[in-house]
Amino acid sequence: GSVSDMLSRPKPWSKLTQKGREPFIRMQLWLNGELGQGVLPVQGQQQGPVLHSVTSLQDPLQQGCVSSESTPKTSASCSPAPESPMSSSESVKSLTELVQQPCPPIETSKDSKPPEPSDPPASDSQPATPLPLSGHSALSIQELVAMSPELDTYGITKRVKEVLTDNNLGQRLFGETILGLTQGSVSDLLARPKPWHKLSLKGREPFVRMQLWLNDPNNVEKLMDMKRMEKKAYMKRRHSSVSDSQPCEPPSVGIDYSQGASPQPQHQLKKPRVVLAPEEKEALKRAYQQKPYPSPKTIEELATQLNLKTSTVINWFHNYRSRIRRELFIEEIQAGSQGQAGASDSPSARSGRAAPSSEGDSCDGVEAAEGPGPADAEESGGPAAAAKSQGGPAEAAAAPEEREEAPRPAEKAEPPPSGTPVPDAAADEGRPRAPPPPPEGPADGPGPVPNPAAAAPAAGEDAATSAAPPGEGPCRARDGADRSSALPSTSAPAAARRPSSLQSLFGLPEAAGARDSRDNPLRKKKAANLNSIIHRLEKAASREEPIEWEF
DNA sequence: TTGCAGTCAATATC
DNA sequence: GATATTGACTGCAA
Repeated sequence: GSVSDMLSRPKPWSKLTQKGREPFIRMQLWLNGELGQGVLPVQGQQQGPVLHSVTSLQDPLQQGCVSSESTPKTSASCSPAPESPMSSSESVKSLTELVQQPCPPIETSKDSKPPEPSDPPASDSQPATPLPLSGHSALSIQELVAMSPELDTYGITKRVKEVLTDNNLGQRLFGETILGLTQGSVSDLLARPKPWHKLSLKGREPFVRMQLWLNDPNNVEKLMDMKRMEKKAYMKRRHSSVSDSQPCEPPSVGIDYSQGASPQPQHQLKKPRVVLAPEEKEALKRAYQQKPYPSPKTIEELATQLNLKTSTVINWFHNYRSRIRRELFIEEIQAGSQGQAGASDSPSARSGRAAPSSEGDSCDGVEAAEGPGPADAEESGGPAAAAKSQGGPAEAAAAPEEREEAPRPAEKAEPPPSGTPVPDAAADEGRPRAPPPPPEGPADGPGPVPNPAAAAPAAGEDAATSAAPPGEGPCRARDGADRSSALPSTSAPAAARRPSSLQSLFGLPEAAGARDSRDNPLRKKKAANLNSIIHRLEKAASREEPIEWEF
């Protein structure tokens, strides 16, 4: 019964849960002949069989290609892996191809919308599933992601950007074709990559895809082809639509609203996008400075005063926090890669966002103390802002509150921009509960960092390690980082951790590269910062461990 | 519940 | 037209 139902009314991939996808993955594998042998235990240990079949894909990859270069072109020259069912290069290729495959479908689907009657309504809900991932490819990629060694996200994006610009390829095309992401996401990803160790499995996927793409010798060509095809299709459409009465839009919509709804429901359904006025943003930023994690009450007040929906305020805080976090990472990277020029805060980076200041609060506190606190002061944001702020409506609202909540473990957070005497000293207390861990991110810094794994020798239970991140409290991570800093580069250990093959597969060279930034002053400052925080935390936990921090 | 990661998609900007 | 920004949404984890 289930099968019948599934076959006749499949749900779109994007709407399936992990579990719900399983049958499709199985089907896909079966279609590929990869599940040919063996009987699958019905339900039971759901993953058993699948994992098996999947692992079969891993092997080849593990052997990885022996490309010496990370350079797209060269890397492609993987040596065929002998015994595996599929040579590594093949697997890689097939993977990249798989990833790219989807495009055509997308194209066609776009063009030939009408002619999809065959599709049952269900699948229709996601017209032209742009998701380039078929069960199979997705699975493979996921596997790859899971096995992937630490990648230098910054380096990868940098190269991708180069290749794209050099070849005049757009983000949209690249995103939709190679990554299965929209232009905006691609732009964001390329401009502000997060460090590998801070990415979830899902978040790593695009980077793995990018790496694979870079490794594909025909990457550019393929994209170019796609571009051409797209253009052709576009022209075709154009022609036809011009000559014909109307475009093909209406049809699909019509069907949905067939049930007596008014003619133009489609548009009505869309909520207009909220655009915050500069003053509103300012106010929110000021509020953020005082309390990155405002209480519901504060949010309410802010919303009221700014005449916004509370959800908008909430969203704003969420977005702001996470974006700032990334911003910091970039700065780090840049500062590190550039001549560490002392506390050179990459002005550029900081430029527009208030972020860091508060953001970094937690950490910057110390940092500021020692150095160019300016970082915080920076733009409007910093204390400065706070200072001047005085007037903002938000201000008013937030301030008081702070005090109330103050009773938190003011401890760690302490961040108040330390040195920088901030007017809202009091407020600071109210600060972040868990100090926005974000800022610290830096500790781990750029690039592939020393992740705990590093510390853990070869044993490299990578898997474990990789999984670690989540658990790794901020401290944890830091911890690792720091230590590693004491030790030499993590790269070495890292390498050891994983089958070298894999590393080459992903073009590790650079991955290792970015690490040196470790010595940069800025990093040290942050480290020191973290150190103190950690120390306090440890104390708090009455777990006095004589850890020797070397900063 | 709350916070976050990852995205989408509408807009803004270049 | 391409790219950047950003409010909102989804899913997950603690």
